[in-house]
Amino acid sequence: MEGSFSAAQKPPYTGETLKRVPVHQQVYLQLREAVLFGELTPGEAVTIQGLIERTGAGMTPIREAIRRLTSEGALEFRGNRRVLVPMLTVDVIDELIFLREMLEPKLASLAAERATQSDIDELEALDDGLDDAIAQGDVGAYLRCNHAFHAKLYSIAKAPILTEVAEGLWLRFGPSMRVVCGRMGTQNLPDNHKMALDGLRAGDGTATANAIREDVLQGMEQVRVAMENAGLVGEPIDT
Amino acid sequence: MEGSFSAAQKPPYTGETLKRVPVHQQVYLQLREAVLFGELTPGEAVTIQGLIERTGAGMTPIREAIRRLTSEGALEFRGNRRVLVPMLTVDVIDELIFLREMLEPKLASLAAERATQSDIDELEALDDGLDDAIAQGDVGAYLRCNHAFHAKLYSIAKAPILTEVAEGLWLRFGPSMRVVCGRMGTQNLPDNHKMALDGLRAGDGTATANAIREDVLQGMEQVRVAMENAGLVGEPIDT
DNA sequence: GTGGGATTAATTTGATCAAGTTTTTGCGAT
DNA sequence: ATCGCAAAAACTTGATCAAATTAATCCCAC
Repeated sequence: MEGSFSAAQKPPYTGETLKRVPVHQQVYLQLREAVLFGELTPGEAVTIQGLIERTGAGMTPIREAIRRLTSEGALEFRGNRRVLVPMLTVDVIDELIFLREMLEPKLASLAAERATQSDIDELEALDDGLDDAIAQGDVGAYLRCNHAFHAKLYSIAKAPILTEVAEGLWLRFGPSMRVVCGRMGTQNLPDNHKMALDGLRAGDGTATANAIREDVLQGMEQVRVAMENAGLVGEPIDT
Repeated sequence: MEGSFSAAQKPPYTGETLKRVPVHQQVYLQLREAVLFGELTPGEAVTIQGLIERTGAGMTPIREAIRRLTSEGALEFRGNRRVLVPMLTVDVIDELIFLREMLEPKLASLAAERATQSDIDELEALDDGLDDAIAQGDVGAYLRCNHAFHAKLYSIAKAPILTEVAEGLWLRFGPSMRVVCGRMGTQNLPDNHKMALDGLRAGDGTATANAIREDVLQGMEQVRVAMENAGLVGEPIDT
């Protein structure tokens, strides 16, 4: 039990001047990972007490992490002191599609203008990992590699605000993504990254942007139809 | 003498079932207002202790409010446990322009499809307030009315994710906006809302979107040139 | 006598605060 | 200028209080 989280531990002391990571940030990062890769199911309630038991951390850092994730859309504050993992609505999916279709091509285009050879090598390695994950049917690995590929693109683009918004969108469809992939397997999942890599090598911003747009639209559309079939959409908020 | 904030006070008891607003949310709203309308200057440090003294609230609620605003981009977490009001970079301004040019016309278009007569009446009232503020040279009132007008458009559009992102952008250029307006006065400030109102009355989404796009671009461009002249841009983050 | 609904008790959860600990920073002396 | 000491600020924890949900009991009706 409680295998999902590792207890907050402080390194005893290493000779080097080591960055001490505050507990509230450790908890934030753990929770963020859990949401992003579907370790928490949509609709699941997140309680402060539960996190205290799971992480062993105190109350205040937990609160800070929850507030942060709530602001980013990773968690939803449902009226009566109840925080839960959000369930997607069809309307929300449409908004996410609109935003990703705007943001991802722009970031990809910027990345194409700035990418170095080592950047491209790293992206290729990540895409190889994606191929392996698909071949082996490892949904978790697919989700992580896919996110890592796009996140690397963001970091190359050097556009902090666009990146922050784009990362926030991942948090919103992450939990549902896991459910969708779990039902469909990894065979039919999109991987248009090859074409994007071609664009990056050529330094062609437009080509890269188009490839990424295709990748995003294909993936999001699959989420949309899968959710409509499975009836996983949530009811509108009550209060 | 702590004139900026009112102390957190709990209503003693009213016979009615009154919504009890948590302290952490009160602090959040106060701080948000302060950032949004330039009561805090860019580069100014925000300390937990300072807020405890200013608001009279405890430490935990203050921490939660700060984390929340940091996630939304209203505050910036600069390495060494130091939180400050962000200073705009030219690159950041370009990102904000890109995002607002995408979001605001979309939201305006959605609003045009859904607006009722009473919605339009309310918007006209807000725009009248804007005219008064410009005529009287009241910068604070201008900022509040301008934000209120756009926020009302968002609420009509009924697109929660787009709205959340758009509101987050306001928090990022709010503090600098105050500085810019303070230097230029209110005479040269844009007000393309009249044309947007025409589009709303006609139910013409495209016309409304174009008017709002013009309004946004004009306003943001003014911020950009004003900042370049005044040299108010911040140095890139260190850690 | 039994079943159902409503009221009340009890447990659980959230909110706030105050104290203790650690880290950073600023000042002064060498 | 550097090292060290002192003061201040942040981080973390635990305790306390209030609110809400759940469980249990009691009364009334059938």
